[in-house]
Amino acid sequence: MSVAHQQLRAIERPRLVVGGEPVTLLDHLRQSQPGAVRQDVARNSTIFSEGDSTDCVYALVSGTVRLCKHTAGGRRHILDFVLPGEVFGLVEQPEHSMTAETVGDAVLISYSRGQLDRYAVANLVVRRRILSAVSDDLATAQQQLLILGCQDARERLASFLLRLAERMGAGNRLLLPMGRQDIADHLGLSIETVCRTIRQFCRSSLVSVPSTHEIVLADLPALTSLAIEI
Amino acid sequence: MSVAHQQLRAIERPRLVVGGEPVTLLDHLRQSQPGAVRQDVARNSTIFSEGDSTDCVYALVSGTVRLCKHTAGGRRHILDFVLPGEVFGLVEQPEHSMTAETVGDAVLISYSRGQLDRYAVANLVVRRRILSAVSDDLATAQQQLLILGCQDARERLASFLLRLAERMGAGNRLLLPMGRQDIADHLGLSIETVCRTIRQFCRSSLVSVPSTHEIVLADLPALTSLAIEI
DNA sequence: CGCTGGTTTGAATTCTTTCAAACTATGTGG
DNA sequence: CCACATAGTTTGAAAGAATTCAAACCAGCG
Repeated sequence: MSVAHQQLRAIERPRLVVGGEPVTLLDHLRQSQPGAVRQDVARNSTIFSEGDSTDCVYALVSGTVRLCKHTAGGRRHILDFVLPGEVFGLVEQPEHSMTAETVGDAVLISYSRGQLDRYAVANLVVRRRILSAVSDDLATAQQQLLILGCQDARERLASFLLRLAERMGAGNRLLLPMGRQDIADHLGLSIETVCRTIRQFCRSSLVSVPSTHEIVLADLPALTSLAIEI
Repeated sequence: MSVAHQQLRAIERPRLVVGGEPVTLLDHLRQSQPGAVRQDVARNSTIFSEGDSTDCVYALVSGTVRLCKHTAGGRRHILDFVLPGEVFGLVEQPEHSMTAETVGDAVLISYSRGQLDRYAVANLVVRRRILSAVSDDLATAQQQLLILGCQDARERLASFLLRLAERMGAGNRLLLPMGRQDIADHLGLSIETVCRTIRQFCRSSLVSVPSTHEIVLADLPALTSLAIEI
């Protein structure tokens, strides 16, 4: 097992013994494709683009990836961020409908989609995992639709910070890998509005901001009520 | 084959001979569950709610269905509308994360999810169709995220009208089954903004509005450039 | 130390919402 | 078939939220 694989396992299931039965989709990818390629990718690199064929599935070992859609007029929307331990690029269509880019330097493993499919034909559990993964992405997208459709700037930012904190499992202290513009493009706001809203949170003691890429969620109840009291 | 089934088939694949090989997910549902229940549902009725168990899958025969998510504070977002011939309620989670309501009077057929799953175990094509269906929903949601994240009111309305026209396949003359408030809740706008934007389109001769629930897309190129020139 | 890219702040503008009222369609009972 | 009640739509005016434009600021780096 490669170093990257060990890292992945450590991130994803810290309490499980290495070598047990495959449980997650990632487990199955590892087991069925032990020779998968580990890649070091520099910051702001494109992993795949809209229109690329979907012949690879990726697992993120370290760093952060943003999944973007671009418009004819050059506007950008960030559908979601990928965190370490997560799988991305798993799509049923023959072509990607989004672009994946690294936010900072990143390490990832690319698996063959064809091999995954062949493996899945005879494996009910894997098929279920694939369906679950797509289904989870759908649920996430629909939740995000609710946010963009109903929430104002403060509510969106609170929702974003809380979800990120939960996914990173880092308690109240939050390391923001992405810049303000990325947050803006994810929440459908301008970069200035993101800055001003963070500042407003700061002044209301909802958060403190030790440095640009670090946020402490000081008043979780208040943030939560902002996020859910839609 | 029931009358409802015949109607469905007519809507969905108007040019195919009845009785051919099952192709779509709906074909398979019909074939595997010929005794499925046809239901007449009055306007503004709830078909299923957030939290209901996902033991049924539905096919819409006639009418329109809206798929909504509600927030703690009572706000509502319409994720999408379901048109005749389409399947809805197909979710992997054990509980629905949205509410399905009829817009006007509707006719639908409900199929057993459990039977579908049992049928799918031995049928590769059906499994593919299920995965495709979820995957299509994901693509739709992500496209909608782009719209809500990047577009202003005029662009959103143009996108909405064009997509609806395409799905209904009715050329330029468009019958709007839903009210203005529904459109607003789908596009993340207020009802007043929807009205004013339609009026603006009218004055610019992009559309004409013979009656409240009828819109003629008079200038398709202009509408298209609004929708894509994001 | 000075660049460069990214962030923050301010002021003016624009877009959308909110609030209020008028208007229109639809359906019901007389 | 008409009158009325009701739900839904449209319009206007004022308020509010977010964006745009501009400039200042800051941090990391050669």
